Amino acid sequence: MQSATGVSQATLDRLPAYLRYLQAEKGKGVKDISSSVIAEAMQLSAVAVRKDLSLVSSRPGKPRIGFSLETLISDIECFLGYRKRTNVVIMGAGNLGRAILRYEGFEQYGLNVIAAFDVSAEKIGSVWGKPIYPVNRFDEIVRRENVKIGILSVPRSAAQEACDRMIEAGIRAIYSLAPVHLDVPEGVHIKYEDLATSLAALCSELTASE
Amino acid sequence: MQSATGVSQATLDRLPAYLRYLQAEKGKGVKDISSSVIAEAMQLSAVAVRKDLSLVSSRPGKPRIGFSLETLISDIECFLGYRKRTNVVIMGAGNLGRAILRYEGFEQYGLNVIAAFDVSAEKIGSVWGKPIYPVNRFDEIVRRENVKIGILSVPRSAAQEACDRMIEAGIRAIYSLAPVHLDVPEGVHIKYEDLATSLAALCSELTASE
DNA sequence: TAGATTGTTAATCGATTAACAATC
DNA sequence: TAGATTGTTAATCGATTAACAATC
Repeated sequence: MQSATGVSQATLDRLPAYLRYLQAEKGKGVKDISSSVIAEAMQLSAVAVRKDLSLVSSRPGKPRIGFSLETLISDIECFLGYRKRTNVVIMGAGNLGRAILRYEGFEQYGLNVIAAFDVSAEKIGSVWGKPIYPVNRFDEIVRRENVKIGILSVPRSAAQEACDRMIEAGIRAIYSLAPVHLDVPEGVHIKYEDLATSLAALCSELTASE
Repeated sequence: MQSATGVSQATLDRLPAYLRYLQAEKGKGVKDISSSVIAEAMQLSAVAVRKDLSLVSSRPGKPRIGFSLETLISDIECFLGYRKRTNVVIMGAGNLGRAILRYEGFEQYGLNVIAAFDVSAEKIGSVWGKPIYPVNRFDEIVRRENVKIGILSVPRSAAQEACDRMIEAGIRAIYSLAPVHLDVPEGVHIKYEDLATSLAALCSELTASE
């Protein structure tokens, strides 16, 4: 699925990496940066960097100077939608779910985690000011707040059922941390985030390089 | 970086997704499966599926029958290195670090999390039988166990220092859950896993599709 | 001016798709 | 046999890279 803007998926995948790097440079007090410096640091070609940036930058880079770091950061953030607030909920308040509920870095990306839900009565309460509700209130709250995006972090055995329940309540995109395939109706977006798989991929990359 | 096997990165990225899907089908009692069924379920083309599978499958698919699910699962697992045991350590035993330490799904991918490390004295101890050591024992234990891969889950402000320390101790690949750019020497593999960024990407995908 | 850097146009490269013969 | 499915070869498509004119 490609965004209507004509920006390729490959570029879309690189934009957060630019942002991460540019923010680090900003922290060092850098004001302007050239495509070749970015390319060197990120192991890309300078032309690729310019092409990517030209797609999202509100102002062209200046010959002999490069790009304004501040403008670039702002442009990428806008482009990626980080300036727009979006409410999300968490299904499952186990270890991982609660760790996410506690995590404060979401705001920087425009994400507002409003609550978590769990079947277990002993999990009900709150974590750092964020409420954990019983799962039977999921539908009510999600509909009331008009939430369209949910994080799924329940045990693998409960994943499909929880997923169905989320979709039932109007969730249109699921970010699943459960390492199992989920059947979802057409039109519902699903993204699997499997830490173990990603880590294993890094392992075999390391093995292959030696 | 492409593996020496001549399998493209695109294919490498799809293999874990095949595995996830095939395991779900296996759970339903399916014995054989055709490329077109896989393609349909995973929103790919049947030819692409056959091309991917032909690269890793030890036995060709049979006309009119398809592929043996069991053989396929086994072949993909072998190819991705899940049958090979690899030791990993965790730097940082905060909420996320401890959640990972507790997580039991790593073994399925050949990953053996041997310990976590933390600067905070109150974190020292163990979680579900896995030890949490003070960070000053990092070097000693990592060298003794010859660990080459580490998970970084410390606060953003401590990330670069912790990263340096890991590399110092002989770690060659870092899976970073800290959402900051890290400077690493050439030859050290780094993979950023930023849950907030991935979730934000899903949000904008959803927005773009509506 | 000379030189560093930009953005663009054309060439290359690699991945996906289409077409089709082979097989059970 | 007929039909479903495979694997392969050729064509298409898209992304990356190379070459270069424009600019401060």
